[in-house]
Amino acid sequence: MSPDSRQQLKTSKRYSPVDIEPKWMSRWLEAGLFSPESGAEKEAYAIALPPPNVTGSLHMGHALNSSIQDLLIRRARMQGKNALWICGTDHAGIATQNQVEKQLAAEGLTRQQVGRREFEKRAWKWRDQYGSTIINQLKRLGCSLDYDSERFTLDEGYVHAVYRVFTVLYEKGFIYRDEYMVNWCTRCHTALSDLEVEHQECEDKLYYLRYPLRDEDGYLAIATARPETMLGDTAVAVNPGDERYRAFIGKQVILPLVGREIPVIADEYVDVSFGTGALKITPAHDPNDFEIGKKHGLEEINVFSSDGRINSSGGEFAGLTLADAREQIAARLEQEGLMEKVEPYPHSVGACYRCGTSIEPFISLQWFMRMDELAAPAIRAVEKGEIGFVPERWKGVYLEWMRSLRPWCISRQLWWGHRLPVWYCEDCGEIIVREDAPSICRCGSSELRQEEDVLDTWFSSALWPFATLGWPDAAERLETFYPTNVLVTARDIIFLWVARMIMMGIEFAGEIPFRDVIINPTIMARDGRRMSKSLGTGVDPLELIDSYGADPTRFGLLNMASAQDVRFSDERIEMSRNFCNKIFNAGRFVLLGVADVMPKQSASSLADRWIDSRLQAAAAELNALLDDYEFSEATRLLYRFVWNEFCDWYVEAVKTPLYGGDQAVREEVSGHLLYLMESVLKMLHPFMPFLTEELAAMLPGKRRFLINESFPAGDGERDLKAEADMELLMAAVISLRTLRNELRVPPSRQAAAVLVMGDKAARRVVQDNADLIESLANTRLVEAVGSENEATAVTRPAVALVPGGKLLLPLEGLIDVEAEKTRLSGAISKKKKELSRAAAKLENNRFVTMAPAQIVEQERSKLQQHQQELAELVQQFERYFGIAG
RNA sequence: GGGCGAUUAGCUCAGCGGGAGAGCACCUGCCUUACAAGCAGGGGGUCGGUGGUUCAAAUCCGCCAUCGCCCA
Repeated sequence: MSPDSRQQLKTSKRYSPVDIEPKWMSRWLEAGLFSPESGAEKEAYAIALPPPNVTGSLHMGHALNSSIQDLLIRRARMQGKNALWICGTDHAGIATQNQVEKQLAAEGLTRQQVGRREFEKRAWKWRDQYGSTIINQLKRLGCSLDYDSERFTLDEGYVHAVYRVFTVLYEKGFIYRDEYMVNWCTRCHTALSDLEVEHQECEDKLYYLRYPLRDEDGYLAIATARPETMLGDTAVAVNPGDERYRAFIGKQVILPLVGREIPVIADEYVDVSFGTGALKITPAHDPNDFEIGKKHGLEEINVFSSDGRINSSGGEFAGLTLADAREQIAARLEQEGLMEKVEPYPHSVGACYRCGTSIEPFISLQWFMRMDELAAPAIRAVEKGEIGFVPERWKGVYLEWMRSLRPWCISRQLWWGHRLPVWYCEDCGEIIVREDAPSICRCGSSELRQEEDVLDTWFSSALWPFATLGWPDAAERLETFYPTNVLVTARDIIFLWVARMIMMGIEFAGEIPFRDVIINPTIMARDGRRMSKSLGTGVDPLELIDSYGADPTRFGLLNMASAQDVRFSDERIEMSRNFCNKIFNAGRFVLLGVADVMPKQSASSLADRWIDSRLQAAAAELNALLDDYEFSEATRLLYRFVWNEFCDWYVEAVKTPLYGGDQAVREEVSGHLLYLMESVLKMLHPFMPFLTEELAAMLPGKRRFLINESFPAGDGERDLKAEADMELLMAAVISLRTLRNELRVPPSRQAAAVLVMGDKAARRVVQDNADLIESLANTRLVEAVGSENEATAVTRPAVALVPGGKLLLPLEGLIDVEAEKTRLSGAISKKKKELSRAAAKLENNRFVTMAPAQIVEQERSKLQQHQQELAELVQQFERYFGIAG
C-alpha cells in the first residue's frame, strides 16, 4: 500500500462510495476483463441480458435483475469459467417512434411530412444520441457486461437473422397474411398483439337501447357499454333457449338512427343473464361479435377510421371522435325515446401498453404467425425439465399460456423496425418473401413494392440468445456459448419474450436457449402495490446509487431477491450501506493494523482454527445457495459470517495477540488476518464489486484484479473440535457479559470470575484460553475448577449457567443485590417453563413410542439438563434469599 | 369470471414438520486505540381466523377473511 493511500485510509473512518466507485469501472474496461476468451478450453458460462428498451432508463426491475446477473456472471468468472454476459438493447418500435415523433412535433412536423427515409435517419440519430443511456447506467451499477460486443436488434447482422427467420417461417406456412380483427391503437396507428394490450378496471356505464321491431309494434331492448358501435350493428342475437325472446328469432328490427333492417338471430354464445339477454352484434368492432358474424354470415360494417373517429359509414356522426359520438348517440336515442336506462357498469378496458390509449378491435389486413407447431417442443422442453423455472411455480404459468396460444399478429404499422422482407408485384399481385430484395417478379415485372409494415419488436427479441451470438452464420461464439446458462427476468415478460425465445431457439438454433429461467420478484412500492409513475410511487435506482452507492444498492436489492414480491424499503439499503461500512472498517483495521507480511494461512490459536473452519463452512454454504439461486439467503449468510463471526469474534479475539508485544506472534496473526480478509473480499466481490476491489488493491503483494481471483470453494476441511471449543468460550463470554450487564457492574470495573465445569476437557479449553475470555468479557478469570468446593476466595457469587457448567461472579462490593434477586427469579421461572415443556412431551406415551428415537433422546437430555440447571438456580437463590418462590 | 401468491415482533421481511429469527425502531449501559452507519446487553410475537392430518403444525391439507399480482 502506498503511503498516500495509507494516509487516506487512516483519515476516512466512513466508507464513501463516491470516492472509490467511479474509478474501477474504467479500469476494468481498460483491462478488457469483461470479454470472454476466444478459443478457451474453459467451461463456458453465458447469460444474455434481457435487452432493455433503447428508449428506457434503469428502473428497479432492471437494477434488481442486473444485480442478480452480475452476481452470477462474476462468480462464474472467478470460478475459472469463460464467462460472457451478452450486452445490448432492443429497438423498441413504438416507444422509439413515439420519441422521434415527439421531436418532430417540436419542430412542427409530422413523420408523414418528412417521409419514411428521413424519419428513419432521425430515428437512428436519436438512437445514437440517447440509446446508450441505459447501458451507461448499468455500468454505474457495476455490471460486468461484454460491452465491447454490444448488440442492437437493428444491427445489420441481427436484421439478417430476423429476415432468415421470417422467410423460413413463411415458407413453412407458419407466417401468413390475413384480414382479421386485431387490437388497434388509434394513437400509435398500429396493430398490437394480444399481449401488448393492458386491461384496466374502469367505472363505465351500461346503456339499455331499444331497437323497434319492423313488422309490429314494440321493440327489443339490448344492453351495451359502447353505444357508438351501434352504427355498425348487423344483427341482434338472443340465446335460443331463452323463452323471453323465442318469438323474436327470425324477425327484423330497425336499427335506430341508421334505419337499417337487421335480423334477430339465435346463438348459444349469448349470456341470458347479462343486460336484457339480447345482444347487439357489431362484427367489425367486437372480437366476439366478429366470431358470431363469421358464423352467421353477417356483414362487417366498419364505422371507425384508423384514428379513432367515426368514418363515412357512420352517416351524420361521421368525423366525430368515438367519445363524442358516444355522447351524441346517447343523447339522440334519449330524445327519440329509445334509451331505456343507463346503469353504472364496472368492467375492464384494453389500453395500449405504450401510450395508454384505449384499444379498438379493428379489422385490417395484417401478418400473423401460427404458433402451435413451434409451441409443442417448447412445451415439452419445460415439461421434461430441460428448462427449469425458478421459482418453480412460474412453470405452470408458462405451460398454461403455451397450451392456449392463438395466432400472433406480428405486423406493425410503424416506420421504426424490421420492415417485412415481403414484396408485392404491382402487375400480377404475386407475393415474394425473400431475405434480400428481389429485382424481378416471376411474371417478368420489375414493379415490386416492399411491404410497408415492420415486425413486432418482440419478434426480433425472440431471437436474442442466438442472434447475438452470430446466428445464422457459422459462428464461434454460437458454438461456445449456446445454449446460455440462465435467463434472469421479470415475470411480466414470460409470455412476451421468454416463451417466444424458447420456441424460436429450439426451431432455429436447434436447442433450448437457456437451462434455467430465474423470475426475479417484483419490487413493489412502499404501499404494497406495483410502483406507478402516475402515482409517483416509483423509486429510481440511480437515486439510490447516488445516495448510498452502487454496492449497497446491489447488496440491498439482492437481499430483497427471495421468491416473493417485496415492498421496497430504504431500511434494507441502509442495512447494506452499514454492512459496507463495516467491511470497509474491518479492512481499515486489517490494513492499518497488521505487520508488514504477506497473507498466509496459519492456525495456531483456537480462534484461528475456529475462523478457518467457519470460513470453509460459509464458503461451502454460499456456493450451495448460489447454485440454487438463493440470492437473499446468500446475502444473509455473508452478513452473518462477516459481521457476526469474523468481525464480532475473530477480529476482537485477535487484538490481544496482535498488539501483545510479541513480534513473532504479531507477524503470524497478521498473515492470517490478511489471508482471511482476502478470502472475505473474494466471497463478497460478486455482490459488491467496487468496495472489494478497492480494499483488495491495498492488500500487500502484487495481485491481479479481484475479478480474476478464484472464488472460495469451501472445499477445505472443517475443524469441528475447534468450532465446538470456541462455541464454549463464546457462551462463557456471553454469559459473563450478560451477568455484568444485568447486575449493573460498571464497565470500568473489571470483575473476577470463577468457572465451574465438571468436564475436564472443557475445563482445559477454558484454562488454555483464559486470556481470550478475559479480554472479551472484560473479566479477570480467577480460575476454572471442577466443582464449586474447589473454588477459593469467592464469597457470595452471582451465578450464570454455561453449557456444561456455571460461572461464579463475586457479589460483594460489586453487585446490586436486589437486581440479582430479580434476575435469579426470572431465570428460575424461565427454566421451569422449559422444563415442564420437555417433561410434558416425555410423559406423552405416544410421543415416546411414535417419534424417531433420536428426537426422543434429544428431548430426554434436554429434560435432564433443565433439571440440573434448575437445581443450580434454585440452590443459588435459596442460599441468598431463602426459599424460592 | 379463472389462476397464482401473501397474511410471522411497531415497520420491512426470512424460516416452511421436531425448542419463534434478522434488519430497522424501542429500552439500558458504553466516544473500549477498525467502525456511533459503531460496541455490549435487553424487552417485544396464542406465526390472519377456523377445521383437519400427525406422537408433533408458523411449517402439510380444507374452508373463510383481507390484501396483492396475473390472465380473460
